[in-house]
Amino acid sequence: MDAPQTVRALSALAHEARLAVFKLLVEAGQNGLPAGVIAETLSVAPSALTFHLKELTHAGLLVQRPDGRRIHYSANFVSMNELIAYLTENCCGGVACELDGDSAAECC
Amino acid sequence: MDAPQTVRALSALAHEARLAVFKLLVEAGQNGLPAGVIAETLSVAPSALTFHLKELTHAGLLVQRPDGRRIHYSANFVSMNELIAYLTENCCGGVACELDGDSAAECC
DNA sequence: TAAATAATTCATTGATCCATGAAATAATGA
DNA sequence: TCATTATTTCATGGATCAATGAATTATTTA
Repeated sequence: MDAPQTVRALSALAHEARLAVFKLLVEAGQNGLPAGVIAETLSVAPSALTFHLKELTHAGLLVQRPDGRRIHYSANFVSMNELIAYLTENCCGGVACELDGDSAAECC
Repeated sequence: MDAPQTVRALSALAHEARLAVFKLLVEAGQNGLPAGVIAETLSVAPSALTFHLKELTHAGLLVQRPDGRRIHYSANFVSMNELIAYLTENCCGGVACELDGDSAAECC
């Protein structure tokens, strides 16, 4: 994952409601949840939720799957792992971890 | 790390220049770098850099240390590790990783 | 077909972000 | 002291973000 894509993913997650949506969908697993259930569970207005789901989807963090008149959203674990990998390399790829034993222990 | 603090950290990193600043300071290690060196290295205007450094510092991702008329900024590795830990738990704490062998292999 | 449901789109509005450049503050060196 | 250097502060303006509610589209059920 390159820096611009990382910024897109970070921007998408940098909102209380969207972080809650992603967390909920991670807990929901591969099947995901329909938008209505997400809206009701998190008490987010439908139109607002659509806005946030689009932000997350455009950042590649969610995938959508039509199911009748419902649309199921689920977390894209690959993208999330790539994001975490980028951050981990930014945190531990330098010389910092070798210089600090305590930090290195919890790092990587 | 709780959700609001996670959102603050994500917001701070969700900007091309700030992500570059953090990456640079991770590479610089424990000593960090003075603001002027960061500004010149990344070609960011001094006043703009101050704005971004403040965002990162307020989010707890940087610490500053006066050195004469210079101010050294360095990455707070503890905060970054806490952020990565939160994201890792959000990605792997659910049932998703157990359901998908390939994803689980690269997850956690 | 008609009504109901699920989700999105759209326009509006207020809030926030962020780049810019001038001015201010603080510390160093001649 | 005076000039220089390093950084911050401030005001301005444009751009983007995000909440709201009404209208729209698409699907299902009676």
